[in-house]
Amino acid sequence: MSEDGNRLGAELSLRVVMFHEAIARRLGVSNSEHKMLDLVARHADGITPGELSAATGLSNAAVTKIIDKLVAADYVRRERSSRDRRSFRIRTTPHFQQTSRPTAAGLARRIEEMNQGFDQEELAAIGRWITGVIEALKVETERLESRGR
Amino acid sequence: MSEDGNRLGAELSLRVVMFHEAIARRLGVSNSEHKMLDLVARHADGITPGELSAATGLSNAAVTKIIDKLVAADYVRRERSSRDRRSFRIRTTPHFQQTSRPTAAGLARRIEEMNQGFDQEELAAIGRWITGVIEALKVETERLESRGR
DNA sequence: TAATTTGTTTCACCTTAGTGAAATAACAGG
DNA sequence: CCTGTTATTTCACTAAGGTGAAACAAATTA
Repeated sequence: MSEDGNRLGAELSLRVVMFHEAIARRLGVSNSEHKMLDLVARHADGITPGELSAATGLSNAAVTKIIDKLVAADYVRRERSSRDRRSFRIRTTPHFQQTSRPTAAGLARRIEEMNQGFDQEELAAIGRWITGVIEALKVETERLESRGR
Repeated sequence: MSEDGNRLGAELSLRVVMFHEAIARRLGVSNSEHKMLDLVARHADGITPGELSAATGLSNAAVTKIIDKLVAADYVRRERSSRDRRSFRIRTTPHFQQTSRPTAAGLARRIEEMNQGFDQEELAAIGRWITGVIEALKVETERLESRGR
């Protein structure tokens, strides 16, 4: 799956991006708001605005505004950090969890079903593969962002 | 890989989106321009502005402007369609192919390498799985866009 | 060949996303 | 406690991304 794999990967990438956007529209947030939301959601222990701007490359001001909108939508809340009272920990609200789950549920169910067609070894391989791809994406994104080619 | 698979999927999705954005920045185009570029790139035989607005949900005016920018960057060109001379076929330029390949090459190579760790059956399963996921994404995106839940 | 429709672009405009700089408030070190 | 620093927000502003309506030009139909 070499050259062919490349095409598959590109297609997957585009489809993921478009799905991501569709979810955003459904949640009533913009793409950057959704990305931010995703980032927050993946930190169960909360994440600070500063970390968010570092992670996204956006200015602090931009992050503040996005958080404001997410707070207004009741997807996220600010909790003053106990150790540093200048700072906040941003975390998702129950409302977000309840709202976001069903929107992605259709896809989850569909993939679930599809997975029935694979045996245990295959599923294990697929799991390993995805983990590897995530790592690769992380490293390569980093590389593209920072130093030249 | 059920609940766990969900988390993996979310992580994969976010990483893909962020990688996509990193590539866009590298190519010097905006996210929507990049999405459009991707869409064009996947149609070797070219695609019309009308089809592009249908595919993205953007207005014709928006598509025209994005194409203008992509043309200015020499990533894409308009070829008058032979059968309908009002219309164009948009296709990527050699310059795009030369520019875009190396930016994604790092990831491709890395995944290539990773694939060495899988045998033929596993790779085949992974390929089938990806194809299935793409289909699922397509259907679910469609569903989210159009009719309610 | 006139009338209508279709594909795309141009125009004038609005909204949203993002910025840098100043303001606020809490921290860390002497 | 001052002093300087750090985390975040507020403010005033610019630029991007988008829209609908009008304008064109080629295609289709009658």
